[in-house]
Amino acid sequence: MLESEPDFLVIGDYGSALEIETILTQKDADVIVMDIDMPGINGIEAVRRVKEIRPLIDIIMLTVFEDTERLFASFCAGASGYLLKMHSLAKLPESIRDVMLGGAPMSPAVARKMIAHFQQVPQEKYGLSSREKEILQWLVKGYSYKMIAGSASISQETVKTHLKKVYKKLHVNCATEAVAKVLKERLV
Amino acid sequence: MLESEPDFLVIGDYGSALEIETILTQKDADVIVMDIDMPGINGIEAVRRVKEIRPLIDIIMLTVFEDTERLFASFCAGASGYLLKMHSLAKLPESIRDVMLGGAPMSPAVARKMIAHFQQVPQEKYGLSSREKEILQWLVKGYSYKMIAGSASISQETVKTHLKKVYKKLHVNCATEAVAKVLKERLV
DNA sequence: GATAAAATACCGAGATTGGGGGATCTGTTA
DNA sequence: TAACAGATCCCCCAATCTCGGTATTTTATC
Repeated sequence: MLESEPDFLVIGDYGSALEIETILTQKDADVIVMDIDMPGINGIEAVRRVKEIRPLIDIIMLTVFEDTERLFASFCAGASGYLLKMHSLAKLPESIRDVMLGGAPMSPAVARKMIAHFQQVPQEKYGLSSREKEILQWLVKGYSYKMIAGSASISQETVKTHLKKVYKKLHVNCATEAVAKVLKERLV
Repeated sequence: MLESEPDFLVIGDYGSALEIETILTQKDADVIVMDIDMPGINGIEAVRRVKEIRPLIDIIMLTVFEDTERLFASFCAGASGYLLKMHSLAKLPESIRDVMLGGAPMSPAVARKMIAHFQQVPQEKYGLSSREKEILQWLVKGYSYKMIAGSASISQETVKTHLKKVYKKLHVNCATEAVAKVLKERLV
């Protein structure tokens, strides 16, 4: 399909990424279209290796997988696009042109998952009171109990009481663990 | 431009979002195209209000701003697309159809910024040694000095020494602050 | 082989934190 | 009115952390 496009030059086509390092020493490309499910090493690891050697090559994933794990792993590894075989195969030529112009072609469902990642609302599952969340925010900023007491205009003892309850509710037993949980789970 | 599309029905066109709540009680839409720079309240706040009342309406930002702050703020507020006026105005009709099919239309540069957010490599700017980063990872997991000492098979005193240096390098003065910094800046 | 950097370990003092109680006050709600 | 949750404060005390030193051993590098 790509060979029929007048502005493309297809310089290779491989069933696995095992030889990727060797191939890159012999040939050069502007864009690589990468599958994920391949024998030997998977496409995500292959992306990592390509970007290690040739950071300027743009890589578009073309796969059947649409789970968030592989999606995010691909982008973390250095992919610049992510297309689902079933829906976006027909748009591959257009997507290749897009990526060369500095874009990041994505299937509609993929793009939605990307933005959904930002729309995660602060969870309520631990039943923290509003005051407790307030105290917790100061803790996340690195405030000591004393500084929190000052900021909240309450005694240091009250800060302790609040945080004791917070730790119980979050099932943690120290400040660092609480801060880590808050930041990882976007609690505040 | 949109009115000339046979499959669209333009039901309104406003210079500000001040009356957005009132408008939503009188009219219903599938898609809203939203500017950011408006008198009264800005488009990002307007997105929040629309999604509050009508979560199912898809909102596409159409703006001249391409800074990451407003970009991410828009998606966090609930936008489903982000187009830059200069480059993607011509694609607006196509983007509206895209968003109604469950997509998330983005200008090329915008999409790249989205994925760049995932590709941030662990920073090296603080000059932490590899051992120090290792200790720090355990701290982020909520380990106490004693537990870290056990995991790393070194004495608790050495853990203290390492973390003293880490705090100096990160310009923080307690564990919670260090953990917060690590997680926010993706240091490990 | 010299040098520097990193990793290891120790001492000590003072501050902070974490967990166990209990108590008062203020709303809200049944 | 009684019951209850939330916010406030207090005491005690053990454990932990933070910071100031110093010192030895490994490892890397020139």
